[in-house]
Amino acid sequence: MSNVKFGDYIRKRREEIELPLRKVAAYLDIDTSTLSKVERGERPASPDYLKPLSEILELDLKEVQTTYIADKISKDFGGLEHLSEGLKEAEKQIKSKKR
Amino acid sequence: MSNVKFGDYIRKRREEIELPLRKVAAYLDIDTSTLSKVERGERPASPDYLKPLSEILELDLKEVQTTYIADKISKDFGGLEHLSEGLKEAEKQIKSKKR
DNA sequence: AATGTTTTGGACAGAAGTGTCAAATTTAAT
DNA sequence: ATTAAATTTGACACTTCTGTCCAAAACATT
Repeated sequence: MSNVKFGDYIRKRREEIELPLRKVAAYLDIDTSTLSKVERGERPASPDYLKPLSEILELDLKEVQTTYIADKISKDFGGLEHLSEGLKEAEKQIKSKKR
Repeated sequence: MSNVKFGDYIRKRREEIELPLRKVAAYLDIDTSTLSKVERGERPASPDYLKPLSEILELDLKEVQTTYIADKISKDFGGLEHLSEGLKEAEKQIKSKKR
């Protein structure tokens, strides 16, 4: 079962490669405290963090973004009934926009 | 049939059945001004509006929600590169959660 | 146990979001 | 052309969000 929380995802990886919050936060140009909160899900991650996170944690950017989006959507739209259909529709629109 | 702005969608319908903002707003228990802004996309719709909107505008709730979600997602995540994949992943998670 | 390092907690400030009110504008009807 | 109704605009208050600062707590090392 997936449903990986974004915070858990980056914390796990950060510990894996043994970087302190301090280092990662500095790289993202934010306070240690902020990153700590993001990792524990106390605050949401800003999209601005994604690219630098993927770099310093040596993660695929696409995977980072995917995890971020999935997590945020389930938070933002969790309560809605016809979410699945809404997402499919959104996908369509995005694809058609791309061209 | 895609990329419908939520505001346009409900305004079109409201005019179709010839209800003034005043009536609809009253039914939603919000100010006329607020609804006007929502219709013109100046402000986002609150999820609380969806149900009553579907009722007074005689629209399928599912369609209303779908349009709302699609619009909101393109606003919220418009800039992200791997959005399509993220949405697919989110869908998976939601489906698995449902059971 | 003492020191140093990492992590967390909470108060705070500034920004952004949400809706209201009242006045101004636009549109429709007489 | 007046009047009335509908709609839009902008200022305002209130709340929520976002990140910082710095002190406290937890953890590790010697």
